[in-house]
Amino acid sequence: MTASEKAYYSVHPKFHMAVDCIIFGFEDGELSLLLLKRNFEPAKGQWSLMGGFVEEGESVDDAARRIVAQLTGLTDIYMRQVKTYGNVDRDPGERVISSAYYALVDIKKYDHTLVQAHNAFWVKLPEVPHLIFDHDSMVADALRFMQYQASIKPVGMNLLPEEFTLTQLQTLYEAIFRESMDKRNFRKKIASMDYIEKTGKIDKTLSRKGAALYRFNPERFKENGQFKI
Amino acid sequence: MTASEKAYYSVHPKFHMAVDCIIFGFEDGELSLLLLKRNFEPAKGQWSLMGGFVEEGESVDDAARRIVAQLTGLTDIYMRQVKTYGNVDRDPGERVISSAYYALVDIKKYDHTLVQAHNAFWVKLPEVPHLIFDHDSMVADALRFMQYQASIKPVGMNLLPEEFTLTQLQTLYEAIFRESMDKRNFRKKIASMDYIEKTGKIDKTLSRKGAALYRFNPERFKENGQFKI
DNA sequence: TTAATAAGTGTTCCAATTACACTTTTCTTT
DNA sequence: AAAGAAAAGTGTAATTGGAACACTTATTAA
Repeated sequence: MTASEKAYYSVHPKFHMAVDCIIFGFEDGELSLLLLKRNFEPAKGQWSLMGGFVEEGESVDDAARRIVAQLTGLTDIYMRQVKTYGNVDRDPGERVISSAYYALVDIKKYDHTLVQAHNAFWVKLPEVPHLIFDHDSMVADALRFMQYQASIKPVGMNLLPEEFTLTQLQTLYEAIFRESMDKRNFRKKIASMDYIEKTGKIDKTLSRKGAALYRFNPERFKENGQFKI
Repeated sequence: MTASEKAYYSVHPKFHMAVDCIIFGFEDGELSLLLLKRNFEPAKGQWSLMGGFVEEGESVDDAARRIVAQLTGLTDIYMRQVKTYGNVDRDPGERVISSAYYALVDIKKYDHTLVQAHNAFWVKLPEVPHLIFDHDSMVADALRFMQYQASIKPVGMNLLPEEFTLTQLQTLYEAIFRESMDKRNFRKKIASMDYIEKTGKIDKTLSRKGAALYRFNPERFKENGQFKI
């Protein structure tokens, strides 16, 4: 790099860069968020999203993955960037620019020890308390974006176990869109998606009759898949 | 701020923060982008988006507005954040994190002197050359996002003069979605939007018969407006 | 054996979208 | 003054996709 090139960058300020993660789970027919009841400064005692700073040599996407893994122990999680929040005073401590990411996790699979260590809790969406800084906006934006994504791409299944019943799948989408759906119409739609396939197994934990278990087949979807719900 | 709070921030690195702007215009039935043929380092001689660094005391949104104003002289422009690009090596000179914003401008109204001074040119979308760094991805993402926004909100009019004919409006949407539309169906749809109102004036520049001029009424839209195209 | 519980299954109706072609107005040219 | 050119403007029928709707089946527990 030449001297003039170096000057091109160095005359400009640098900023702390953070990520904040909106971690969605699904349980008892409701979406939940994994939130911290902060037992550390700043804003000790208040509720917040799980967040952290981007480190040297780490991409912002990688930072988001690291932050989710730190709290849940989970890697290979479905995550999407929501938006970057760059208001000067958004963090009252010092200037920090933050990118929000949402994550969809199977609520049965997280590392309980890590979550406890961070003093984190799953909170059902309707009961989410006021969060610090601009985290309320982040949650609102993430929810909206996730709903849109879930309506055009088969990403909702990331909130379910590998194998799921159609009843589970329907209650999931009812929770995502906060509206009840017609069972027959819903099943008709799913039946038209050949990438949601029967495993042949039957789940008898929820009904005497037993319900067929399905699984999402990503290869089949990549080939010719359409999704709209 | 206490010492421990200060430490909370200061152990973490800081980064250059930039914005890059995808500036859309509309002319001759085609979308265009305002691009720089760089006559300065780095990447002198190559094509790029208009960009710049976020400065101290300036929000990221404000930086984006400033950058667009610097090039076009235009303020109060419709702009939306697209996405933040945070790969470590995205700028080969030094690490820079960049938020992309798209802007919709009336291509008749920009400041020609400023544009010339920056060696910038309007390039029709199908003829956009390869751009530096990850700017090609930024353009692709911005176009997709803009198309989505334009399909659910009446933002396309930002690319037209205050007053426009229905033929202009239709060719605009045909350019945005890269598909031809049926004239009668299109006009039927627009007629159902009472916030797109006749001005009473007639434009005779494009036809012997003359075409009615319309205008977007934002107040009417706010009240009860629905938009879907 | 029967009572309880969730799983599973088709058809009709309605609304929204799509397809489709000619007339009108005005100016220019001859 | 008549004819031709060019874009503006206008309505209906057909199709499609989405919405509404209720009973039967399988199984286990009482």
